[in-house]
Amino acid sequence: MYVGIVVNNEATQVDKIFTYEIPKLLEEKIQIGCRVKVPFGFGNKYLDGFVLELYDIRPNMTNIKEIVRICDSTPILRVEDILLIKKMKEKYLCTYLDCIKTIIPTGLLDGLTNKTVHKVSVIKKPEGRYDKPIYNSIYDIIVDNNGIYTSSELNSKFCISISSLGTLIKNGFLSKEKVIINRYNEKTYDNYEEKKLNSEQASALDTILNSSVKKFMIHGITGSGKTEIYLHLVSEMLRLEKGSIVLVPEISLTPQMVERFKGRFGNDIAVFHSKLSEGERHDEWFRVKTGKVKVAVGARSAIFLPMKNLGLIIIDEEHEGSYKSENSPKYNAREIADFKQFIEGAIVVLGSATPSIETYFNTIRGKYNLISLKNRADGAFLPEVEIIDMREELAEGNKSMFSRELYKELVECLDRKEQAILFLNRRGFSSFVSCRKCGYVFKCSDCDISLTYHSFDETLVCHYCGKKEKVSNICPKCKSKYVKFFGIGTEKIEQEVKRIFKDARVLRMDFDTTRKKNSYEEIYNIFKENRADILIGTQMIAKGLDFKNVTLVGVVAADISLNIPDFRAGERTFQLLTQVSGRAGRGKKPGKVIIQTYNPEHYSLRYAAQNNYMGFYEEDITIRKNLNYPPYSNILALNFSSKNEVLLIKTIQSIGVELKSKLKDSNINILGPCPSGISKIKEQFRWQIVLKGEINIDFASEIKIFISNLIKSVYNEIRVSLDINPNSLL
DNA sequence: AGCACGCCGACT
DNA sequence: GTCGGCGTGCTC
Repeated sequence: MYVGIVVNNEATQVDKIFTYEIPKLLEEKIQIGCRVKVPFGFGNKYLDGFVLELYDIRPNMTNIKEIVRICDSTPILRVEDILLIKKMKEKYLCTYLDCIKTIIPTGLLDGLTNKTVHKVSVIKKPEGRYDKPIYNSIYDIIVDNNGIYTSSELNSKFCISISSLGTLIKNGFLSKEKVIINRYNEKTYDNYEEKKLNSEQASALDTILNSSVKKFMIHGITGSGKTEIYLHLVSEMLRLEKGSIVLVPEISLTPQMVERFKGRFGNDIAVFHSKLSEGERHDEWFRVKTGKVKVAVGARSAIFLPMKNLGLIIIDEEHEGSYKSENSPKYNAREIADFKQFIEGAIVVLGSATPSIETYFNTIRGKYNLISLKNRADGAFLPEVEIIDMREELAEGNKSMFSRELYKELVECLDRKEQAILFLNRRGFSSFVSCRKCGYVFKCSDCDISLTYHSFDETLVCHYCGKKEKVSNICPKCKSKYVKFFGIGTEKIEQEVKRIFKDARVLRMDFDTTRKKNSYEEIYNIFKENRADILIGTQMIAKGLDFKNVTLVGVVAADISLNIPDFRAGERTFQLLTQVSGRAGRGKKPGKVIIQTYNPEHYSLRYAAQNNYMGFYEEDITIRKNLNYPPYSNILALNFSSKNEVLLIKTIQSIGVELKSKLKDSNINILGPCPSGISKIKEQFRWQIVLKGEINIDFASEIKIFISNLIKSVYNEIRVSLDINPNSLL
């Protein structure tokens, strides 16, 4: 017998299936998906290999080596996983090994296994010469704590001598048994009562469970009770003895979500996210793999959990950027869900209040079955949203970061002893230039993308096409001199709030204050228990959080996300504003949302204020069509990085020329070469070339080969990575 | 990625 | 005549 295996070696040159022979002795045991040890290369160094294929007849080749041994008692990859790996390799232009390492806990390859301890339990009462008070008293203690403690625990808890224990074990009165320790969190939660579904929710549930199609998009306004539908779907799957995978964005994998699922289904669900240790990750994976749990809740990577008899995949907040991986394989969990639906036949349910433009486009074209939820589940009203024109505030002499209206509402909110959220929709860097008087923003005429300010040479640069302009001090539209670049942070708001509202208890939640493992939960609990009045934060407070006493939400500067140099800036802003608005008035009290901006006419703000998704979609999709952005085209980003800036620029310029001549007769647009939005990360300079047009897998793969041939001579100095339809081009 | 092979200049 | 520089090519 022969097998096709992939070896655990990162080099792209050995990213292929190698044929090995199975020794007669192992023929019975070998299975597809097994991890094996094989001799590899000239030195016959032993490497891990993964069996992806089995062959009965000897392939036509010489020099076939034999595998040495099989590593695990059961295969670590299932047949379904291998189909998925092959599909991913093709789609994401990555190596087999990248895929394998993404779908199994990598600790497994470093020899990580279940953690075990030896616990002491009773066999029989001491007799003969061991029937003595000292042994009998030890025996009695063990009877009361049968199989609970290890020898050393018994020693420290009950002062039992280790040597006496040893004697009893040696003579067959007690035994030591190997017990697997669970490294996952076993904290128990209060029961989360099943809620009765309203008619809209009930009909959604019925449609999903009883139609012949298998893919659904639930478009439900914030507070329409999507989570309760998810919980009911999972219950139904449990009744049918099928498994469920529930994905939530990393950022909203809040204690609250876990609380609801564990509160409803108990500890028999796996929780999977990026902050788990290798050990915890392994144990949760193992519980799924062995069928001990039938429900998994987790962030992006949980999509790969090897659930037995998978019946349901839920992707909540489907539009979230965190479903796309930034590392190779650069997959999107939505696409993996599609593959899994094809391979394992599960129902796929996407849910969002603000579906991504791509998904809604696909829904309209019939790829997903649309389910709309138009009412808030608890009958609460959507908050009143008001857009404040900061240009007017300036004209009337208010130069502070708070408009008079927001100030007034904050005062009243504090008086009523209710809570407020101040939201800053900042995403990483953004340094656009705008006019404070009329709201004009400097944009690229070709790409409709905000130009980025570069202070060292005082220029404005387009990150898509590389076009440069000298910065002007006078606004081209209103000729005023209030041209400034925009910069504001959460700390600055915090200072300002503390200065103005001296008695208010202020909390800040952003990347800096949530770095420690449980800090998120701490801040969340302080605010939930009403021990703070104002919560200031970035997008991490925009979603999922359910605080009944919040009646005011202030968006301090909507312009920040509106002017990120990305064609999705409008979409992101609409999503963020809709979500953050949903934080207000979730209890019985009515809520109010105030959005401050220098650009009140912008369609993203207008439609967000009206809570009009369809209006927004129509306008945004028209822009996409006119400028040929996805979903009307695909984008292939070629990212180059190197420590050697001179070499990088020289190389990428010549690659640009080669690509232009190669693609001159096609209808593919070439943008760049130009420096990436973040032009230097960890000593590495970054440049990119962006291709836009009808790009399919074959074309992307052809480009990949073309580029790797061009950089062959400098391959150890310049790294290239390809990303199809990246989240952003920063 | 490693590792071996191979072809060229410097050295005991 | 041989030691070692690294450019090239292969790994079942």
